[in-house]
Amino acid sequence: MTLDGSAYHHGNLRAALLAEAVAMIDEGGTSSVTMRAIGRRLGVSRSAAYRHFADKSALLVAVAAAGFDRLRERLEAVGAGAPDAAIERLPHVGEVYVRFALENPGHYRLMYGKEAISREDLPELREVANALFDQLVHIFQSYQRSGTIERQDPRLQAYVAWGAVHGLASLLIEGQILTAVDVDELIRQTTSTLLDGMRAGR
Amino acid sequence: MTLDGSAYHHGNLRAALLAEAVAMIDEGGTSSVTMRAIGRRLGVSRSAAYRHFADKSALLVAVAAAGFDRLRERLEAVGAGAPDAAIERLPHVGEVYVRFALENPGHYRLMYGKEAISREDLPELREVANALFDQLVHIFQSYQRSGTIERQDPRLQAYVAWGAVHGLASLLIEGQILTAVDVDELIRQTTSTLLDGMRAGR
DNA sequence: CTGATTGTGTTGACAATGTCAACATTGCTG
DNA sequence: CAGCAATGTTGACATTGTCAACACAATCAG
Repeated sequence: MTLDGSAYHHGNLRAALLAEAVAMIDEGGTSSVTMRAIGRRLGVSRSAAYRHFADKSALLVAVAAAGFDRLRERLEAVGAGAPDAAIERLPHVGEVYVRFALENPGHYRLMYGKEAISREDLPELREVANALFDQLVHIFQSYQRSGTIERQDPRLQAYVAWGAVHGLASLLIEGQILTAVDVDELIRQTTSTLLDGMRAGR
Repeated sequence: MTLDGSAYHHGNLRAALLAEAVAMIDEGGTSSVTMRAIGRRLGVSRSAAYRHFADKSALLVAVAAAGFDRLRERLEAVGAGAPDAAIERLPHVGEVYVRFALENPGHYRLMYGKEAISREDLPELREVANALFDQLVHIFQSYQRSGTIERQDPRLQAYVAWGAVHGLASLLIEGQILTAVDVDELIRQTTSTLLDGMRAGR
């Protein structure tokens, strides 16, 4: 019974908890994730999770961190073959970013929402988020090297772009953008405004 | 005893609940707002609030709506005397917007976080949020009329700007922006990038 | 192989919370 | 003043996060 699928003793419970939490978030939002419900769904008792996470908040932090990691992987895949300084790089990244948020609204909300978490484990979260940020910085550094955009602290540019894309994703998720507007056009408009606004030569 | 300060019978409880909820959010975040705690603080029983709000969610919706209203008032005050098309209009609005978020992080989070709310009363919320959005649209219409920026659907431009400013505020509040960066410079960078990106004549 | 130790899951219990129903009280209105 | 509607209170209940005590599995010392 050691490696049996239903017996979590030793091994796979931690991973199963994370996966199940993500599934529940997609289905009913973070508020539907309950220590007892997640145990029920995994055929495990209510407090089994406490052997793997200090408390509910710690579990959610881990889920949020996994989300940042998944998002980073997708963004990395965007520029796989293309050169770093390709002008379409930013628009593509922006689109993948917003798409991720729209496809996983609950997960995305959790990633950025301190309310459900509020912990000191935030360092862990910040680390994965920073990895994502570094990707953006690299893009702007490449743009600068190729002379596409103004030379300036690339971190500033990256923050501005991150904010713009994250804000757009957030507004879309929360249903603030309703007036018949094409999402793809909105994304394109955002990234092209950013690029034009940073263009070299004023 | 009709207008007595401690006796809420008839009159001021609803307003007092809203004010106290805002205070509690500022002190300990939305999660610290509890039906029982708010009653305790107002010297009223735990379920007194149910005579004024259908449930806790409805109370939070009202608080969030009040937040949008307060923010809108502040933004209106920005351009009080100045002409609509003044170039400094957008930077000023951006600064006031982000400052509001930084000064009332809990309240701001609630305004945009569906997780703590999740209701069908969202129409009420969307209405006040739309009022705020309309202000932005007006600014861009003025810019277009004065020839400062490219002629285009001003709602698109407003959405892009709203997203950028909201995203920046959100990142700041959630502690995602840490590398020694001056907040004021970040705001200026954001608004000037937006304006330059929309400038007429490419 | 046996026994101990550590890791993992379970059960019982408790306090806090949102909410409802039944009740009490206030204030207005005819 | 009588009655009625609005407002506030108390009792009760189910749900939740969490902890302590317990049970069992796996691994390791001898």
